[in-house]
Amino acid sequence: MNSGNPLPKRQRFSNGNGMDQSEDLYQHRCSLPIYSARGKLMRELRRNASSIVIGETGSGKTTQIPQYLVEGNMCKGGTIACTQPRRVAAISIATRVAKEMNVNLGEEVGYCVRFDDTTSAKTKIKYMTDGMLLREAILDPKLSKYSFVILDEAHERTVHTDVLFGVVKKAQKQRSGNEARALKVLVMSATMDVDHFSRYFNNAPVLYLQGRQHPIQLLYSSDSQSDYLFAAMVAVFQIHQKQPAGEDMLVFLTGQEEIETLVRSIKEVARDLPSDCPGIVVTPMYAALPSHLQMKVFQPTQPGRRKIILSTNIAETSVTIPGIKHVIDTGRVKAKSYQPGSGLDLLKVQWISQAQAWQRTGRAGREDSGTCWRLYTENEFTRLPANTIPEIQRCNLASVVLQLLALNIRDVLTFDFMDPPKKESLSSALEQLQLLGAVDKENNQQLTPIGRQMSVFPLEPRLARVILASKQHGCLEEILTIVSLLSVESIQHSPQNKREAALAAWRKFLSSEGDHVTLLTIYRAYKGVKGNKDWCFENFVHQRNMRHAIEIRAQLRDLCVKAGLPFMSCGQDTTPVRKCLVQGLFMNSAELQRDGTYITLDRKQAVSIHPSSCLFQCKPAYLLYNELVQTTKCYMRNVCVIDPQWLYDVAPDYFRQRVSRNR
DNA sequence: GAGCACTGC
Repeated sequence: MNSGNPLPKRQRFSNGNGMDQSEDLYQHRCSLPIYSARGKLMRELRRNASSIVIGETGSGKTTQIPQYLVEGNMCKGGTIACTQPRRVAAISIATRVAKEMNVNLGEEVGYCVRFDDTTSAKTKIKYMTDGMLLREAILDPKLSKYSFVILDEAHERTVHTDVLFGVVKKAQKQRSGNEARALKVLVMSATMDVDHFSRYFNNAPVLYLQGRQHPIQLLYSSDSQSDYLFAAMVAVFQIHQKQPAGEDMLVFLTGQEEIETLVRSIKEVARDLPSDCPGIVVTPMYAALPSHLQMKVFQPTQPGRRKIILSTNIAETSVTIPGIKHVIDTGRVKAKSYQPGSGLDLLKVQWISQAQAWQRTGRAGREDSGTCWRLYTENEFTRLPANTIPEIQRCNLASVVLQLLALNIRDVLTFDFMDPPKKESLSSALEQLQLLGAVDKENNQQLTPIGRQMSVFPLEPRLARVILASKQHGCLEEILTIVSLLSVESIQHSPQNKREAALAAWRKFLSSEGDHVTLLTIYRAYKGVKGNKDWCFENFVHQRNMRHAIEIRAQLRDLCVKAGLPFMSCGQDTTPVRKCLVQGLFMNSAELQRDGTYITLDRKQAVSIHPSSCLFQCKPAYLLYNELVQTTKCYMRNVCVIDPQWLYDVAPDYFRQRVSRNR
């Protein structure tokens, strides 16, 4: 089968303990499914400017292809970039490949993710997040240091990967005149919808790689289920009573609350099971779960017991749990949808796509054969959409458009997207950028000096604008803190059963000026005790998220130094801080009505203060909010008290007709 | 008057 030359062996054999790891690693590399296709693969990659590789899980494509390219001397002095949607993937794959190549991480092989860059001048293979390569492209749109760009996990269609498709295609075209400087592109995906990828990349050839997946028995529900939670519960116990102990189960559900409820119910029912039934260990799994509790899903179960994992879609791609024998798929997912018309974010439970269903099914056959129980009928399955709608078609595009303009891609409305978002989405993004002063009023395709400065920050444009505003208000220190805290998940931790205690503990931090100032107060208190762990526990402050925010703050601080922004503090007077917020968020303002309700100033939408806000029971006349979320009502999240005059000051034209005069 | 899928720069 393999018509290529054998893999070159590495020469260093001893690791100092007298153990020889490299021979084992060499054997492992030769045993991967991709090894037999190596010769053909290399010929195709040599011949074509762009190629598509479809590889099933376990084919070894991500670890091996970059090594083959180096061994085949195909990078011509340039670097190979291999992008991943997730940080952990980039880090762990780079670590693995460095071992296989018997080099130190950061030498020939390295990774580059936010806050952590291990690459050096020697690096030939660089694993990185897709967002990181996109950032690099803003500084160098031709991606000149790379001879090869591999876009891995392309089927996930993250916003970053989707923008990179177009960026890489353009760079390739610009560099095509010069053979020595040519850019090769490889798109790697697990999807079967390959024609779409191929057509986009000028009919690039498609190469198929076999994987190592075990057979999975597929079972559908015979009747449509009206209550998928109840159906999941029934399925769990049916399987539990019929299948041998030790065969672990993975149940896909939609959210934290649902998972915690079912964990309790399963435990209750399990108490009344006959004594000859195997014991049950129920484990929840979702992103917001503290990491030490997440680790529980990886602990092996005692003999004679069965582990049942109840998970969100985090177990679809981000977390791989070993030893799963049975997958129970409710066919539902909680997903955010964005309506460009109303600017509203909607988080709702919806049906999954067929591609997602297959991804879930695959989780049952990683190590051995398995079973997938679909809690919906075969007919229902065939009616599901084949693929998940790419994220770029269902998110706010303000950041994307700002990035494209920073890449000197002028006409964003005709940018070569693989699946273009709605014109309406793109133009409402441009409109927002215009309101922020990031693009020229007459010529929307021209970035202003402010817009150029904004594009440097890894933030949504509104928050980048808030940072720049601090220059004239002299409060960069406070603004950096607030923006960083707004960029992470809540630093306030409220466990279900201790909500009262948490509220009592936070009382001392509360500000009558709103959530932003409250966040600032908590941060200052945290710094005051130097991040003391016990203090965090007593005050219900989420330490992991706080540390993350501090990391972000440091990065933003560096960028501010480079941008020449003056570092100043406004001390105890928070007026300058709130004026900065108005500069970036003035289009998110609401006015109190005579009847005690709020309406937004831009679309006259009825809104309420979110229950998590420190102003929940207050009625300030004018408010600024960070975002609107639609649940049982339309809620403003993270609100700040403002003076309406400030709105006029920053955007007189915008507000002239908007604030009602009959208050 | 009550709530939070998942990534990433």
